[in-house]
Amino acid sequence: MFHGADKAVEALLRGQESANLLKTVLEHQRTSLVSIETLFDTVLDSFSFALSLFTSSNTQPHRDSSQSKAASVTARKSPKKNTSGEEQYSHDSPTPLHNDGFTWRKYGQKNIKTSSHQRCYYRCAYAKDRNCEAMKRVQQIQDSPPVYRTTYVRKHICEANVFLLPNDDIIINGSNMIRFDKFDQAMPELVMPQLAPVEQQAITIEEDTDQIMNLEFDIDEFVVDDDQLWGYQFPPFSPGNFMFLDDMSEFDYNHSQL
DNA sequence: TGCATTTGACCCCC
DNA sequence: GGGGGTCAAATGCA
Repeated sequence: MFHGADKAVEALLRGQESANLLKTVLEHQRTSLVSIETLFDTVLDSFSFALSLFTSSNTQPHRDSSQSKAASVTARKSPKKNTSGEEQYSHDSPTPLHNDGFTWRKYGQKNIKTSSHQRCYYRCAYAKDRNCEAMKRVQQIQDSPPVYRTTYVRKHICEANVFLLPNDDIIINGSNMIRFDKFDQAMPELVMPQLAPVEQQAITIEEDTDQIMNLEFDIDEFVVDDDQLWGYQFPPFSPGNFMFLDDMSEFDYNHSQL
């Protein structure tokens, strides 16, 4: 098992969860505030992310290939404001990652010399309100099949401002960030109606896959906004604090030498 | 009318 | 000077 396999499994489990929900919605011909398209995207994103874990150097989460080659390249990728090697995390998927659990505001779009596709620039919608510096760039990097590269820059602190819980080891502007696994515990069941800790899910699925596949629940329990749901249930690369850059760097650098 | 997006101009680094 | 990133006024939309 390569390092990061547990992350891939978690992503796949979440994809399976979304697929099950999608199945229920379709079977019962019922409407939900969680749109079918959203569920579809989540399934695709889950699989894409899991695949990226398996395919990118076997041991590393997907990073910009040029970034992993040399430190000097990393510095060049952050030409402004931060020349101290600000880290980024890229994720390729067949569809743009719209439902990554955060609310973004587009602030720019540019033609890129080396690409026929435009690059879109987004920053956290709460950039001003909550002083959140998180940004992302989205660019189509391949035509057929279409591949979209989403590059996340800096960390979200907006969610931490909202959901900061007593005894949580969240350090704003520090290495630690929101831990979505703690969100699972903190969120009311209305928001997390059927989401068990990933470890439990894995055990349950191993023991009784049929039971999981035949799970039935009332779709009305999902009376939450898309943003709410996806923010809690499927943040980008949400297992634990996986998406956050300090942890990613640890993940990347420590194990690329193994 | 307020908010989000678009887009041209400007800034900064290489 | 070129290219990528950001700013901010203009525009669109609900």
